[in-house]
Amino acid sequence: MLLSIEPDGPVPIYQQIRDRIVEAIARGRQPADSALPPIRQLAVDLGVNFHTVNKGYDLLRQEGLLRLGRKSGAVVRRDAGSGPPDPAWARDWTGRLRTLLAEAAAQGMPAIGIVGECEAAMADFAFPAAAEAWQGSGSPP
Amino acid sequence: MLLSIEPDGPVPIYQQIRDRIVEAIARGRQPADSALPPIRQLAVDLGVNFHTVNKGYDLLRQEGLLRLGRKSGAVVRRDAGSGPPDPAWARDWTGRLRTLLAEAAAQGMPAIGIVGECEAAMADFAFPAAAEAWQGSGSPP
DNA sequence: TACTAGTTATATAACATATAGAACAAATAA
DNA sequence: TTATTTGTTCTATATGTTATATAACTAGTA
Repeated sequence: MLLSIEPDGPVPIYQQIRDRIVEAIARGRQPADSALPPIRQLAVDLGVNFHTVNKGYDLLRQEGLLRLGRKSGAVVRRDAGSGPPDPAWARDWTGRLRTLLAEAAAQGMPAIGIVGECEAAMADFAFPAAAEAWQGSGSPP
Repeated sequence: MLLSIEPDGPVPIYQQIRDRIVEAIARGRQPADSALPPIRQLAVDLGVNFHTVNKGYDLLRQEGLLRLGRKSGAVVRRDAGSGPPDPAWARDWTGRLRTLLAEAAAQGMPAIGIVGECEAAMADFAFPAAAEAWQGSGSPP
């Protein structure tokens, strides 16, 4: 099972597909240059229309995370070791982060709890071992 | 100017209204029991229909952050010092946080940078001074 | 009473979501 | 070359969301 979705949830299916793949990339389960299932096959696996999967893949392509080719299929284009993010993207992301953290603060979650959840989430992610990973061309020895 | 919105942005107006108010609560600029502008007045100030503002206020009411009364108007119901959040809400929030942080990791933002942005965002928030604030009934002396 | 402010209802237009069918284009394999 | 695989594009339909608009109603308050 590559990923599971909630067909009747409040979040659109194509968005769930996009979210699960983003998480798989962050966790190192789908590193750069690894292949994802073809659109039609994933659609069959999930029991949804192939246009829905296509929309999720297309979103990831717009975000720069996926490369889509005719016969090559869907291939991961970036991961945690592929270099620094786009500045414009970073600004947008920071805004979304602030709104999400503000929601927790307003709901009464203590500062310790918020930072703790952030660190707990990142414990599942696969970051490059060295901070100098971006200076070179590949992964450190 | 209480809050500003982007009418032509990708995020719905009612959602922007909700987000800005959540941030104002988290920053202590709209503490518990403080009043918000009446629906119709805020609608005029923002240049939108009053149903749009009503939808944003109603969202905040569903989230437990606002109390809406006939003559009393819209009043903030919770803030950072009003007690711990609902467990079901916390589970949902954690899931959304993990997706957002995964996006940053996948885009190549380093772990240090992600934690740094979290801490920078929270520096703007107004948390209760003491960890025991929830034990008592009001704010600490 | 009159005023204020939230609530509810209906209607409309534009856009988003999901499904469906069909056809097209390019890269690869036999 | 031919066949297959896979993404791409197009049209169409049904349903849900967003925003605006108008109107009327309800409950507090002065």
